Amino acid sequence: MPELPEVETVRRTLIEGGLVGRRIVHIAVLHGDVVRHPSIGAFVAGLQGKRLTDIGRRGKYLLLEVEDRVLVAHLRMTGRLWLSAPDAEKLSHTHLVLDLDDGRQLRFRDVRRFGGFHLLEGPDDPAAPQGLRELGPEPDAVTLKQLAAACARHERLAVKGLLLDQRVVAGLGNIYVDEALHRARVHPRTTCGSLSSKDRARIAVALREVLQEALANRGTTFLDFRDGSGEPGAFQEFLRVYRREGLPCRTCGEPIAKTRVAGRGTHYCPNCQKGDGFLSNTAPTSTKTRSRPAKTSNASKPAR
DNA sequence: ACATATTCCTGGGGGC
DNA sequence: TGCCCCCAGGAATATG
Repeated sequence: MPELPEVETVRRTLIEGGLVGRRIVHIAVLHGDVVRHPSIGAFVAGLQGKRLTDIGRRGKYLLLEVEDRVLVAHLRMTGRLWLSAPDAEKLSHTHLVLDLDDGRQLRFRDVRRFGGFHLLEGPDDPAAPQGLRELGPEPDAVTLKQLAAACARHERLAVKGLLLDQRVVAGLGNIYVDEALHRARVHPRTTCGSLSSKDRARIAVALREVLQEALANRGTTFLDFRDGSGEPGAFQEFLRVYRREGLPCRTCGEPIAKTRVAGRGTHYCPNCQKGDGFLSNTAPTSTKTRSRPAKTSNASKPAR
């Protein structure tokens, strides 16, 4: 799943591949679903003949600047955006192909079709996706004060849920939240209201460290992720908890556990991440049972 | 107002 | 071997 390090790797590799400066000479929309705004006709007309002037990123959004427009791309789960030779085999689920003036193509492929594009008049276009308009600070810019305020607003929310909220911090997804909480030695189910300022500080440091290391390794590839030149990342080799259920913790040797937090598969070390700020539901759900977390009828009284 | 469930979508994998 | 069902999850939307 492309998260911040993956999207940034795509951005850098597209730049390294020489996308900036190229002119779009033809647009083929092969599956209209991925054009989210405006209409397909206006989308094609707005890109036709335009030169790419810069490539930016905010959170998990890729911002392809084309003269008087910004093409906003989100890869979601399985999206790939890469520079391709025109005669390269056309992979299935290729939904958008931009022909460039140097003969190459910028292709978008997305098996699940969750990803898509918004062509905007500018950065303040009200048609921008809600997620982009409400995006919080980048992880390397978020302050401890901001984290503390967010925790105060969501006292009863599991910290994992807070970090996945793009309005709080931009760019984190399931992989890097699990990895950061392990490094910070905080149990993912810990409620935000019970985090100490030291916990929050360790989380802030862990976020920066894990994202930096992931970026240095060009992102994490399990199946789908490829960079702007079609190459996979390498950070999966260095993950400490994500998708390591049952394998020894790289810090203490304890088997990594898997459970469900904030609706997501969640990996953690029961020894390194002993939470105490949450209802004692530490039973790792075996992945083979379809155990919906039995609705815990609350006994806790409203705090306020 | 806040927290959680559902929805979208498809390929892959487990179970039998 | 083959089928069936579950599972993955980002973000919008619906429900509690």
